[in-house]
Amino acid sequence: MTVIFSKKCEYGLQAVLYLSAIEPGQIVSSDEIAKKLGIPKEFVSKILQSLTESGIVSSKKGKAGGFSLAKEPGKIRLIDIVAAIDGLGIFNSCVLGFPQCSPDHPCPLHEKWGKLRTEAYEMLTGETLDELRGKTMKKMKSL
Amino acid sequence: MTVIFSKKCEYGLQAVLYLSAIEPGQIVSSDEIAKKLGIPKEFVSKILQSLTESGIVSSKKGKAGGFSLAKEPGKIRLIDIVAAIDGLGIFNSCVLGFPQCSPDHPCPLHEKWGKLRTEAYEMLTGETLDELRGKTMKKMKSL
DNA sequence: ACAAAATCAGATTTTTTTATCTGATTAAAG
DNA sequence: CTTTAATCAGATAAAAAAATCTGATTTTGT
Repeated sequence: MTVIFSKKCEYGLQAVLYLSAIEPGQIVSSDEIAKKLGIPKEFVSKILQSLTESGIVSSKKGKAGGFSLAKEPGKIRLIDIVAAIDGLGIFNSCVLGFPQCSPDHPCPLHEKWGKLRTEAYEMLTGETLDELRGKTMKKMKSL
Repeated sequence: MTVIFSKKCEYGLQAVLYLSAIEPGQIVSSDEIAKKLGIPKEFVSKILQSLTESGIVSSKKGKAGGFSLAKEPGKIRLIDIVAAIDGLGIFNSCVLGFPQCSPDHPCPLHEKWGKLRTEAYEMLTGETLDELRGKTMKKMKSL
């Protein structure tokens, strides 16, 4: 079995989506996020720590502390989160795993896959948390 | 980091592509394949064994034995190889990892991602080894 | 018949990913 | 000032994926 994003990245995306759904100025604990999303608390915590370093979320220590977005949802693109956690390797490496694959030395799937990859990249670049927020809130409720 | 296909699957695709490039009726050893593709011999061997069970390649034991395609290249689709090794989970599961994601309970990316996923699936379903063979030979030479 | 070269089968090792644990630090609240 | 509840940091454990090893079996060729 394979997957597009690592668990870390999936959880990161879920958590940030969750953060985008709360009221601006509010703060939520990793414990709440973990419970609502049904994922390991310490793991969420770790991931959000790394996203803090990346400047995507901000954290407040101590009692009543927690996490929130570091900037306006309209300025955070999905690709930023993916880049911070999984990196952009998936958009640069050969889908068949040929290390030599390149534009002037293409693997048999290079053209066709490249097209899809570009579409995926553009989608993740185009989508900001702001655009997903409405959908997110509606759905989070039922988690 | 993440990846579309597992290493197993990448190697499997590479190996089968290699098999599609040899003369019909010919046989190549896992050793040759491993050397040409620069991947672990025993691993290739294992993968080709499983593809033998799946009916995609056929094997001949003993001295001068080796592997070859089990059917005409025009009848083997890339999706068959992926399905045999990695399974089709990647085409059925939520890209954000929400376990509840479904058509009537979609995650925020459901629509847009679904479109891409369908395109990818159709590409892998449409491409047969026969169609890739020309490109493959040209490229294999330089490995 | 025998030796060589290959697949086959299954166990084992190594590496990476995922998850958990422990303790330190920080800050709010009584 | 003390307690409490949170992040933070780093070590550790568990699970999964990738790679390797060992030996058995099969078949060709001498």
